[in-house]
Amino acid sequence: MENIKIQKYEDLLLKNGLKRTGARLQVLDVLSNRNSATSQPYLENIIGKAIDRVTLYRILKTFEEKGIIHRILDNQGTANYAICSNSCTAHNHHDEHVHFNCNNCLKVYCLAETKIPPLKMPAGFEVYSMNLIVSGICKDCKQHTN
Amino acid sequence: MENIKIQKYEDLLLKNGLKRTGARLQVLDVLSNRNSATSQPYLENIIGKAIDRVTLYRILKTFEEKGIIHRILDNQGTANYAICSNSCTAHNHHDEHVHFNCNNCLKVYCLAETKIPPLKMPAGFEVYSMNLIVSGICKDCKQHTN
DNA sequence: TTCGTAACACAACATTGTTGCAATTAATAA
DNA sequence: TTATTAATTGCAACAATGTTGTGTTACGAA
Repeated sequence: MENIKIQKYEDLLLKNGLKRTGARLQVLDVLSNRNSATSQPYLENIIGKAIDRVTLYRILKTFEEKGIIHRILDNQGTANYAICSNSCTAHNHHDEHVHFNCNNCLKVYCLAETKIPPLKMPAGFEVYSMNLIVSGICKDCKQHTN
Repeated sequence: MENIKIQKYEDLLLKNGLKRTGARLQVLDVLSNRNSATSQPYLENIIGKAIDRVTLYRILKTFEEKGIIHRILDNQGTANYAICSNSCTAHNHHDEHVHFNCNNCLKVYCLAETKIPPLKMPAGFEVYSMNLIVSGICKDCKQHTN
């Protein structure tokens, strides 16, 4: 891990009142260096040898509560995690962008620029948040299968 | 179960090349008589005494593959099942309506009339299907808490 | 009635989530 | 720097759900 990155992670932890620990830095580093959301199995596979499974579970839970990351359930119900944009806070997640779940590689992409269009709901339902997952074939897989 | 309903269920099974069995009729009956999608735990709780858990699992799996029901994962990742509209078939699910997950009673509603609005996707992503889950407070819960 | 296949029950195991508790570690005050 | 305290971690244990294999049962066709 480069020092400049570590500094960034430390700031993030500090800002949220969390102690700087090796485990947390590792998780942040893995999540930061990927171009798609990271699945729980993948995380456990990579980090699980160094960090206990329960610790990983609690780190992810804490991060999500603090608004550091957000969780996306893919079409199989597998948890995927991605770093939140800067504007996210514990009480005001700005993660209502669209997610894309590739049927081939199973990756989950955050389409940060693609917002969920406004929706006309039936009367009586009070909307708090929305969660749109688009399924199909991602950029990478389309190219590789051509 | 009323005879007229049983007849309907039998037709549905027959149409999909499935044998008429007590277990399947029971599942169809439970799913048909509810105004929201039915969660796996609920199903298991109600039917699980009469039908083995694995049998229930396989029935649901078969039904989903045949397009008789569709599965909705709620915000906790719990599987919920609902009867498909008539226009569904195994290879052409017409279930791209919106689902509503109540934060209070945790029920999942199929908002059959609320369609997902068209979306502008980034280049390179090929869309097969979309899945929109809206969270909030449902009709019933709003009334009961007032 | 017999035969073949589909459906079922039961056993067993995998994965993920979850809690409690004791041991350890990081932040900070002295 | 050291001591203190609260947060963090590891381990054990368990729950829920998904999943597969296998032997048995039941149903429909010949």
